[in-house]
Amino acid sequence: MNYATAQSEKQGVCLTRKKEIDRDRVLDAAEGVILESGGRTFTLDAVAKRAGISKGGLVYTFPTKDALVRAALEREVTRFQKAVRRRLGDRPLEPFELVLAHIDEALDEDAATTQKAAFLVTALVHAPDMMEPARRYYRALLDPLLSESGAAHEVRHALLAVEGIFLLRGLGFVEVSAAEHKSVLLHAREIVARVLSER
Amino acid sequence: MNYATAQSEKQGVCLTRKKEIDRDRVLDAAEGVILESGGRTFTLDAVAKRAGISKGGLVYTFPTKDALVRAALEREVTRFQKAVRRRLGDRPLEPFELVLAHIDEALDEDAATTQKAAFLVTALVHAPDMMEPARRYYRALLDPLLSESGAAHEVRHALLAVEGIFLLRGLGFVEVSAAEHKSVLLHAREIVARVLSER
DNA sequence: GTCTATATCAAGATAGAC
DNA sequence: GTCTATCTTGATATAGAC
Repeated sequence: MNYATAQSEKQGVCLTRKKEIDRDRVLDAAEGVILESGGRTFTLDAVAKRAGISKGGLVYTFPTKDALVRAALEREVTRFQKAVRRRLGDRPLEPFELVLAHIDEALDEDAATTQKAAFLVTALVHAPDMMEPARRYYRALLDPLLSESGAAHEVRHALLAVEGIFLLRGLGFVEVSAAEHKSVLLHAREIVARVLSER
Repeated sequence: MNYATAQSEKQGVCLTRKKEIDRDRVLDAAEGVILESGGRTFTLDAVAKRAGISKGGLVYTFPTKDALVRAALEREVTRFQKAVRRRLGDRPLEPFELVLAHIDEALDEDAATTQKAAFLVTALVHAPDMMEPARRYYRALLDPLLSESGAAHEVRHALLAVEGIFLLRGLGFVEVSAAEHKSVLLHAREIVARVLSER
C-alpha cells in the first residue's frame, strides 16, 4: 500500500524528500510572537509567517490554537524541569535540594530566556486550562514547603521571592535590570543553602 | 436652551429622570467577567449583559475596550494605594513603612479581593500598554529597595515573596488555601516589622 | 444619554489542489 | 504533508432611533 510506504518514508532520515514541518521551529515562532507582541497579535497568521510556513501547514501540525499553546508551555516546563533534575544527579528529590536546584537553574539562564518563559504566562490567557504542566511542576516544588515547620518557612519564602521577581518582571509590572534580578536570586540561594547546611 | 437644561438635570440628584450608567457598576461587571472566565470570554457583550445595560450604553460610557480595562485597573490600583496611605496616616512615605503598610493591607483583604486584583493581570493581556498605574505603584514600592544595603535586602525579599504568592495564586499556577496564603504574608510581615524595630 | 440594529473586520478553522 | 483559497464566527465599533 502506498499509505504504508509514505509512513516509512516519513520516519526515515530524508535528505531529498519534501521537508516536514519542524515542531520546535514552530514553537520558537509562537514564543517569539508572544514575546514581542505581548500576546495581542499572538495569532496563527503571525506564528505561521514567523515560522516561514503557511497557516494550513501550521494548523495541520497543531490542530488548534490550544494545542499550540499547550505544546509551547509543555516544552518550556519540561526543558526547565529536566535541567533541574540534571543538577540533582541521581539523588532523590528532596524538597529543599529541589528548590536550590531550581534557583540555580534560574540563575544560570540569561535574562532573555527568563523573559521568554515569563511571557508564556501571556499565552495562558488564550488557553487558561492549558497550564497543567506548570501546575504539576510548581506543586512538586511548593507543596512540601507548605507545612508549618520553621525551616520550610524560610525556604518557601526564598522560593516565593524568586518567583515574585520573575513574574513581576516578566509581566512588565516592574523594570528590573539583569543585575538586580540576579542579586535577588543570589540572596534567595544563600538562604536555602544555609538551611541545607545547618541540618 | 434645552441643552443647558438637560445638563443641569443630569448633575442634580434625579429621582424621576432616566438613570445614568453607573461607571463603578460597569467596572464591577468587567472584573466579574474577567474573574469568572479567566479572560477568554472577556467581551463587551458579556460585560454589558452582566452590568444589565446594552452594549451601546457600555460603549458610550467607555468608548473603547482599552479605556474600560484602563479604568478598571486604575480603580483597583488607586483603591489599594489609598488604603495603604491611610494606614500611614500623615507620616512621610518612608520605604520600609510603605512595604509594611502594603503587606498589612494585603493581609486585611480577604481572599476574594486578592483573587479579584490578581485576575486584573489577565486584563493586561488585552491591553498591555495599560499597566502604567500598576507600574507607578510598584516603582514607588520597590525602587527604594533595589539599593544594596543589607536591611533593604531583607525587606525587598519579604515584599517579593508576598507578590510571588499573590501572582502564582492569582494566575492559577498553584493552588494555595487562604490560610496558607495568610501564613506567607504573616511571615513576611514579621521580617519587615523586625527590621523596622531594629533601626 | 441610552438603546437597537448593523457594518466591518479579523481570526480560527476547513476543503480541496498539488 | 503542505499549500491556497474560502467559510464561519464573533467581537469591536458605528449609525441612527427614541
